[in-house]
Amino acid sequence: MTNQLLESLTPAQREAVEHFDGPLLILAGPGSGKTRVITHRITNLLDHQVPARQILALTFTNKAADEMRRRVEQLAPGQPVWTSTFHRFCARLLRQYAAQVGLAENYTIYDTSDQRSALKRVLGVLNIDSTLFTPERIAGAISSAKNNLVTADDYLQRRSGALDAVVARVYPAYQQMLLASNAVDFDDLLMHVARLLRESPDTRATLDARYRYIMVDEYQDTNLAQYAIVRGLSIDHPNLAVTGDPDQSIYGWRGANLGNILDFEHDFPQVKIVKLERNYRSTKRILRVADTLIGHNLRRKQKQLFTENDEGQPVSLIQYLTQQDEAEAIAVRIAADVHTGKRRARDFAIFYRVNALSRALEFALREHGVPYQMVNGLEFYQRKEIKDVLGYLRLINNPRDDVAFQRIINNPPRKIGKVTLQRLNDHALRHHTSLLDAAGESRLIESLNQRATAQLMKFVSLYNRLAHFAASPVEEILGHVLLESGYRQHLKDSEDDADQDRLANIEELLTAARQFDELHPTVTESSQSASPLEAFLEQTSLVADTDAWDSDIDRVTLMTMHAAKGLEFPVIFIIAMEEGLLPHERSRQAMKDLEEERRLLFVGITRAQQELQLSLARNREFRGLRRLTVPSQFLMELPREEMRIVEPKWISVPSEDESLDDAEMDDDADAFDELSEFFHSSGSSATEADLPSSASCADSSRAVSLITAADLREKKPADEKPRVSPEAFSLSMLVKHPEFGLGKVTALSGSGHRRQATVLFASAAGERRFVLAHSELRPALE
DNA sequence: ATATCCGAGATTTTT
DNA sequence: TCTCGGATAT
Repeated sequence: MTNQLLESLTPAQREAVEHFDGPLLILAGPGSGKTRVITHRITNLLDHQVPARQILALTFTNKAADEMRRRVEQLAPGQPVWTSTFHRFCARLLRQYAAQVGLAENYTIYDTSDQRSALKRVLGVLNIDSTLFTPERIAGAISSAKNNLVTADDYLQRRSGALDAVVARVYPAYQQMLLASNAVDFDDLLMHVARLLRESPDTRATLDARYRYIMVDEYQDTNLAQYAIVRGLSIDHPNLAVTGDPDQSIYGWRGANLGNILDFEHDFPQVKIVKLERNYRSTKRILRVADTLIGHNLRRKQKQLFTENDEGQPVSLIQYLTQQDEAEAIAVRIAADVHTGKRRARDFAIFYRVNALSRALEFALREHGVPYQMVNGLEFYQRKEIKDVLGYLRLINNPRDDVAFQRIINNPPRKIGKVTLQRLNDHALRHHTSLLDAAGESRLIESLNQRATAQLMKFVSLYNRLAHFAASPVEEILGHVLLESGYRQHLKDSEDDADQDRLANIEELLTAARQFDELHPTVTESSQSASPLEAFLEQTSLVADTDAWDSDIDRVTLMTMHAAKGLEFPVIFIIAMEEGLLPHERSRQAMKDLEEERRLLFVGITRAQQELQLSLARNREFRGLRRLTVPSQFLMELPREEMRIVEPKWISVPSEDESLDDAEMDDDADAFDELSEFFHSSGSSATEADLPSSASCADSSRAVSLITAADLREKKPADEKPRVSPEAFSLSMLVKHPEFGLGKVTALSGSGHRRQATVLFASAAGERRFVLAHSELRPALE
C-alpha cells in the first residue's frame, strides 16, 4: 500500500488498516470512515501478498457488498476479492456441499411468500387450525429457532407454551417438506452452512484454510447462525476482523444478537480493539443530539463521539396539525431550496418508521413537482406476474419445487381446479413424490376424472418441452415459457388495464434476463459451474428492495430508518415522532425492544450531515382512522439547547363524526401539556413566522377550526351528549345526522366502541363511515 | 371452474 | 387502506 494512501488515514484508522494477523474488533461510531478502513485494509493485505482468493468480506445487504466491491476495485483493480452478503455466500457454499445437508445442488431458495405457501401446505396436511396461531406467528417461531441454530429435533425438547407445542409439530414437517422439494428458506441458507461446519470437521478445515482473512461488516447485526459461521471459519486461521457499532444494532427482532459484538473480546482473547470515535459526517450539534439520545440506553459500550466539523444549525423540532401539513411543509421547503438552486433534490432524505407513512409525503412531493425515489414496498420481484413467470423457471430448474408447481399449474387458467389439486396433493403425499411427478402419473390416480387427467398430462408435456431448454441462456428459456405456456397471450387478451402493466413488467424481466446472459455467457461443458438459469434464480431470490436505491439519481430519498443504515445525506427529515410509531407499538413492552427503537432513531439522526428536522403531527390517520397522537417519549430525551423548537401554537379539532373517546382525550391532553412545557422552557424557540406553511396553510386551504389547547379542554365537557348504544344500529336502519341529515345504514362492522357504520345520505354528503360510539348519528325513528 | 362480492383482519423493520 | 380467504353466484 502506498504511503500516500496510508497518510490519508487518521492514527486510529491506520492502526486498524495495518493490523495483519489475528482477530480485530473495530468499534466504529457513525460516520467514522468504517468502510474506508475495511477497503484499505483489504488493499493492505493484497499488498502484502495475500492472495485475493483468501480474502472474504461479508456484509449484511447487497447494497453494502456492492459498495465495498466497488471501492476495493478502485483501490486494487482486478483483484477477485469475494465481497458478498452472508446469504449469498452461504448459497454458493451450499451449491457445492448440498449433498452433505440432504439437498441437491439445484435447490430452490424460497422467499418469504414462498415459504409461507409451503408452511400453509404443511398446516393443511397436519390439519392444524390456523385460527389459533396465524401462519405468520408459526413462521416467526420457526425462523427464530433457525436463527438460533435450534433444529426441528431440538425443538421437540422445549415444550413450554401452546405455541411451542404447535411449532414442535409443524417445524419438523415443514423441514421435511422443504427437503422433499429440494428447497431452502432464507434462514436455512445460514443454518445449513452452520451445521455443515459443525458436523463435518474436514469441510470446516478446508474452508477455514481457504478463507484465511475474513471481514464482517455490521457485526452488531449478526445472529447466532452467522456468528457460528464466521467462528467456524476462523479457528485454524483466526484472522477475523469485524466492524460494528453496538449503538446501531437494529435487527434484534430478526435474531441479531448484540452479545456477539459485546462479547467478541471474550471469544477471541488476543483481540486487537480499535475504536473509531471521530465523526466525519455530521455537524457538532447533530452529533450531540444523537449522543444525548443514545446515552439513555443502559446496555451499551461507552463511546466518546466527537467531530471537528462545524457547529451547524440547531436541530429543528416541529409539530404539525396533521400528516398532510407535515408532508406539505416538507415538500414546500424542499421545493424552495431546489428552485432557488440552494440545494439539489438528492441532498434530501425523509425517514419514517414504517413504510405506510410514506403516502402523504409522496402526494405532497408530487403536488410540488419534487422528484423522489422511494425504497420500499412492492418490489419488482415480488409482483405477481414476475413470481408467476419465475415459477416456470424455478420448476424447470428444480422439478421438485412444489411451491412453484402450485403457483403455475393453473396459471394461466387450464381448468385445473381446487378439487383436482387436492387429489393430486393427496396422491403426492401418500407416495412421497413431487407434485410434478404425481401429475405425470395422474392416469394412475383413481380419484381423478378423465378430463382432469387430460389437463394434467397436457401440462406435463408442456413442462417437458420447456425443460429441454434448461441449459440455454435465460432469455431464451423465458421466451419459450412466455410463448408456450400461453401466459403472455393470456395477459394480452385480458380486458383488465392492470394486465397491460403486467406485460410491461414482463418485458422488463426479459431485459433483466438478457443483461444477465451478457454478463454470464454460457459455459460449455464445464460441469462444475451452475447453469445460467440456476445462477439467475439465485440472484433474483436474494435481491432486496433497498438494492434498487440509486445514489446517483437527483431525487429526494424516502425510506425507513432501517433502510437508511449506512447512508448519509446533507438534509434529513424524520417524521412521525409519535408514541406507537417511534417507538413502535410492538416495542413498548420490553425494555430491550425500547432500547432498540432508540438505536433506530440514533441511526436515523446520525445519517444527517448538515441539517436535521424532526417532526410529528397532532393528528394522524392510521388504518383508515384518524387519531390524536402522543409525542414520542424520545423527544423528551433530546438536549433542548441544541434544538430549535417550533411552538405548537395550534391544534386542530377533529370533525364531529371522527372525534375521539373521552378517555383518550384525557391522556392526550396531559401528554400535550408535557410537550408544551418542554417547548416553552426551550432555549431557542421559534414562532409561527419560522414555520413556512403548517399553520397558515391549514388555516386557509383546509376548513379546520383552530383553537388552543386550553380551549380544547374547556370544550370537552360540553361535548358530552347523551349517546345511543352502538348496538342500537342495524342494517338498513334509517338514521339522521345533525350535519348530513337523513340516511340509511348500508354496512356495519366491528363491535363495542369500535363498531362502525357506513351510511348513505340522501343529501349531497353521499356515503360516509362513522365510529358509532363517537358519532352524532341517531336512529331516525325513536 | 371461475368470477365476484363481502367481511374480516392486519400491518415493523430484511435476506 | 389494502389484502386475503371464504362463500356465493354464474
